[in-house]
Amino acid sequence: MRWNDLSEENCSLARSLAILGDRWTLLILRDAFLRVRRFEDFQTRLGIARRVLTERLSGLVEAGVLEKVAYQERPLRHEYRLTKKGLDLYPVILSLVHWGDTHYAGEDGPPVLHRHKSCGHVFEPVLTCSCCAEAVDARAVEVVVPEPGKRPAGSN
Amino acid sequence: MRWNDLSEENCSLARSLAILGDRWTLLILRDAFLRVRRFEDFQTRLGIARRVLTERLSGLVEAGVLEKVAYQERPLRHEYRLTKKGLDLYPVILSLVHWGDTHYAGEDGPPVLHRHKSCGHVFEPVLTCSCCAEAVDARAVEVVVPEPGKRPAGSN
DNA sequence: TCAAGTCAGTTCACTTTCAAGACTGATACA
DNA sequence: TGTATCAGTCTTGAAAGTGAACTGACTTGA
Repeated sequence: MRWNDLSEENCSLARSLAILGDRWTLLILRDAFLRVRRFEDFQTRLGIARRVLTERLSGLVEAGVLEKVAYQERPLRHEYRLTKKGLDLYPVILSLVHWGDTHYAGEDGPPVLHRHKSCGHVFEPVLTCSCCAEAVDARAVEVVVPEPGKRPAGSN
Repeated sequence: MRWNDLSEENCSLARSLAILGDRWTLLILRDAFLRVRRFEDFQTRLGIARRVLTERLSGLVEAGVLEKVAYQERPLRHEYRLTKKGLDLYPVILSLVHWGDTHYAGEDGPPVLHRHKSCGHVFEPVLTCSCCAEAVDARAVEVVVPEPGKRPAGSN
């Protein structure tokens, strides 16, 4: 299968990965969540080849994950900011970070901690059910293929 | 930066991506969560090049995400199963699926729904704070670099 | 006014990885 | 004996990535 065919698969994971599933994109987005916004800053922080960075950034803009905003004229310069769609990726990033923390943290614990501003505490992300608020894991979930005509607009 | 240097970065996301961050691995794991276990089944379902599949599966085994278990002798045949470490990736997969559902579902809604067995309802995954159980998003979180000596064993 | 610096790319010459399909070897089944 | 299954390996051309130098539109400082 070619990579570009992935976005045509009828699978939400495949469609997400068509945008995010290469070696650099999620690292770029990690930095974007850390408020990195400029080409040169991404490049120095990541050590990514400039051509690849150009391609990834414009791919993300095209996908609506980042937007290119002029921050000065003369010379015209742009920066890349997360859109709403990009901000929606936070659970993905945080889950990945948490998995890394759990399985690869050394003796001194994870490299960074996350503090929840509204309650003030350092926390770990927990994935829960929107319906009963319990934590969910793989074994607690069943996949349901919806009937074609029936739109699950209200979600339950 | 070379790809192999990534696992030496002091960043949990980079370390996670050193294992998961290529074009195929998360798709392989999606199928693993759908109880696909055999080489031939992965290959047919994904349309992945056989050599790449071989490499990815053995990489995942080496990383401890999958384990290779003999399911018959004569001829000796193995299957690949998610380990605990692999099952821990469920939030990552589910978050990616949910992002795809949110932004790429067509008129008929997302291609599959998820039912929480214990409450019986179709649900959406919500990332919450382990401390106050509120939903968290990017703006509600502050990154804290822990002091070197101080181990955050108790987590808050 | 001239040199140096900044920023956001582009170009080029390579190296690495991937895709597609044929092939292999152990065994079962008819 | 011939075909099928399974889990790979091998080969070859195509695609993507790497690193370093280069470009162009400015700004800054001497």
